Amino acid sequence: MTKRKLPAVSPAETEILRLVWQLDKATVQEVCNKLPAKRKITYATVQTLLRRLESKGYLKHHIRGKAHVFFAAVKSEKVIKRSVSDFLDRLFGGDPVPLMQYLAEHGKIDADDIKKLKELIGKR
Amino acid sequence: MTKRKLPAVSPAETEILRLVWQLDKATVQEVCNKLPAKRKITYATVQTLLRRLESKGYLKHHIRGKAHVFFAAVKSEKVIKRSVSDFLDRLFGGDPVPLMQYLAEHGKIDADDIKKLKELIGKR
DNA sequence: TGACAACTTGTACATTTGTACGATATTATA
DNA sequence: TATAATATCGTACAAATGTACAAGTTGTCA
Repeated sequence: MTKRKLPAVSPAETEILRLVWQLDKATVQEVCNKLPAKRKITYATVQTLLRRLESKGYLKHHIRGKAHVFFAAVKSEKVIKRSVSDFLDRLFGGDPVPLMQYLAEHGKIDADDIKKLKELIGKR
Repeated sequence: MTKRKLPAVSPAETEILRLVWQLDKATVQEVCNKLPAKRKITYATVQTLLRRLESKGYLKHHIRGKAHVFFAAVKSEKVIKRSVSDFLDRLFGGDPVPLMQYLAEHGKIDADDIKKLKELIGKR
């Protein structure tokens, strides 16, 4: 009965976790390759982060050749939900509207996106 | 020439900083009072957080009686911008749409909010 | 004016976080 | 089958974070 008490995912870990989700499953190497060029971080560091994510329960791995292939052990939706929720609480006291406004006002979102959102809301 | 390189605001600090913004200016006591009941944290801790926020350059204070009255030293917009931006990068690779969708899908946002956003976008 | 209550200051300290090296093991290769 | 590559594992370590106590200071009220 999903009675987890998952430890928090740190910022750096979140960054890496997202890449694993994106790749669906990946080795340390693959994650390193997906890192934005700007992000200067060594293989060893990525490895540590992946290991920690696994020990925290967010990832699992199986072996391919001599390498570990990591993959999600918890649905990303779950992690996202917690992260967004925490973030919202801290910075906006839980009110999502200011965040939406911020996104809208900073050209991060365009009319098209709004249309899509409208649909999302619309159907329910 | 706003050339400063402000140290990052930690999660706990963010929580406190937001309250100061909300109160416009406040003493340790006042911030403590604004804390949600659930949040069990001592006066001393809030004080430390405020002190750190000041040493990091986010707050300043003047004195009223024997107490320090803290107030923003950096516009909240600036802090918010950085926070949202970092958060977006880590969890969504910088793409705001999934975040908006998440908010929409979780009933955090209703049709009315969308309408307001539409306006915001509308006026360019 | 003296005691009390409200504050600040100095300090502490266990964890977590970010980053990474060196040694060991294993696969592929010449 | 040596050897070169490539991985993992164990470990390290400074800095940041979250949380808080104790001692000293100062405004206030009886």
